[in-house]
Amino acid sequence: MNNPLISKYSALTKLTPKEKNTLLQLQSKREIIPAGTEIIRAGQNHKSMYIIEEGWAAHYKLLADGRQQILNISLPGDFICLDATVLKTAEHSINAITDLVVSRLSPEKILDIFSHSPRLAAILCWSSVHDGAILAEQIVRVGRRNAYESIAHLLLEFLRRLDIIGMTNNNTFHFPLTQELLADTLGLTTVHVNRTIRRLRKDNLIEYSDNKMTILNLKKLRQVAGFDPIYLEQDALPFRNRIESG
Amino acid sequence: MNNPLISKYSALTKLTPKEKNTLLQLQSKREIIPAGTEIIRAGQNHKSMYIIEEGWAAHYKLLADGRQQILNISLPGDFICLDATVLKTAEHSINAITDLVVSRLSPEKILDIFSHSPRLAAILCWSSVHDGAILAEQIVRVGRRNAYESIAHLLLEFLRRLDIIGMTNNNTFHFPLTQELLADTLGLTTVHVNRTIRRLRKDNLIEYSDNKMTILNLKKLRQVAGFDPIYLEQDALPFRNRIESG
DNA sequence: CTTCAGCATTAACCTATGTTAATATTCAAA
DNA sequence: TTTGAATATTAACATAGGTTAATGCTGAAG
Repeated sequence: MNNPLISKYSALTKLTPKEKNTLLQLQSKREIIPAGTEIIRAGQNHKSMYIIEEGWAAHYKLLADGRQQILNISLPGDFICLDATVLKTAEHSINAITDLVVSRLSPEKILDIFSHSPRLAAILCWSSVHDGAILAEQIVRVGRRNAYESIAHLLLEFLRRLDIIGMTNNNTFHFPLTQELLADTLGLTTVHVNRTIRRLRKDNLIEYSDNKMTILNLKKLRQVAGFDPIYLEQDALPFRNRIESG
Repeated sequence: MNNPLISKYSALTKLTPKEKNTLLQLQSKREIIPAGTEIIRAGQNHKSMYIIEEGWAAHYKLLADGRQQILNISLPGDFICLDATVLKTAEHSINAITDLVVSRLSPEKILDIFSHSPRLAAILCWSSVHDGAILAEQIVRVGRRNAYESIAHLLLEFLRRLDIIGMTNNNTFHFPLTQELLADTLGLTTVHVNRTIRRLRKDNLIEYSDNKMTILNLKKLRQVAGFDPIYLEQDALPFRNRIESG
């Protein structure tokens, strides 16, 4: 199966053909969003929810003086704006880092899932909780890791997330973030990101050019990052039977 | 109404007497958890979910070398471990900062709500999304604000959250965090927290001693923090009618 | 083939925050 | 009353990371 959404959730639980079908139907009509598009701006009313089919998108907040902090980066197979289900307005902005292919979801479809497929509903809830786990790890990265550790950690997070959707190859992956976006993700400056990447290169931990990132020494990189992938691992849904029968 | 949970959700939507009753029943049996207790440790299987009735609790992660990062602090009226609904194990640890009074919730009760009261279910989902919004703002605080701004911002967050549950009085509130916990929340050292609090005091922005915190100049403090409370404001649930009738 | 914009790289210098360590203060336990 | 643990305060010094600014590289637009 070559669909990132289905790859992601198949790792979480065995999907029935009917469930797979429902998920595929959510993705039947696709749209292109060009790189640089602001998908939603903080404070605006939510319009749509999306599944990202291709490309990377940044969730971020702006401060009054122009400082920018990226909260999380969405990859193929991720839902975005799922919180439109319970919030009228967006809490933060989202920007297309690359050209995107997305499926737009109407609120009705999501509500349908909630009323007709308790297991898929649980999966949507899991998605939202999982996003929270990624935010939590981002707080640790920014709050308690130094630049070297924190870049290493973020790269390992991307490696794992891309792995789950089949988008890595021998620890190599397409990496469209500029050093400026990396800086805005990790609360650093571009100059310092550059210095630190140079050091990771010199230490033979990564290879990076032309938007191609290779982890050269996974074990060592994990060590320096203090990376424990557990927060990304698919943790079987509890109460599954109960929800199924309910 | 003197119940923090009900205060919180009444600000979000008008609760029917029946809904209030259901929420009150969740809180009928109370337990005490002494300060310092580790309620759940990251990686352990979830045991229970709770509503905090009294006291403060810290969600945190530990690094291998002992560095500690607090992710969020739960106050009265907050659910904790709600993610046990979809995750088998805990993603982070939770510790009782003060003595706590909690109501323990069985998973069954939560599932009951999901099957019998769509509006309360939506409120639970809102809770989880709201927690995410607080985490997001924490990322900005730690990533892109300096110590002075960031302490100011955190204090304003507490002020607002405590306000909603009726636990402030003329911009004064009980503040049980030590400077060490503040440091672990904001990714700083105790020494620097102390320096910075001293400066906030000298600038006549706050008064702080004996676990009593007073915001002396709300307007100025908001300015220096760049505090926009919108992420804490109760944003009416959309699709309410549809969910009600569904 | 130019030109220009966006990005990466580098250097020199600066500062917010960390480190270490000593000294209060408070308050509960003995 | 003394003692000791936890917390707050302070000072002297060190450094990770910020700032400013210049240079080079690359690839798309003309």
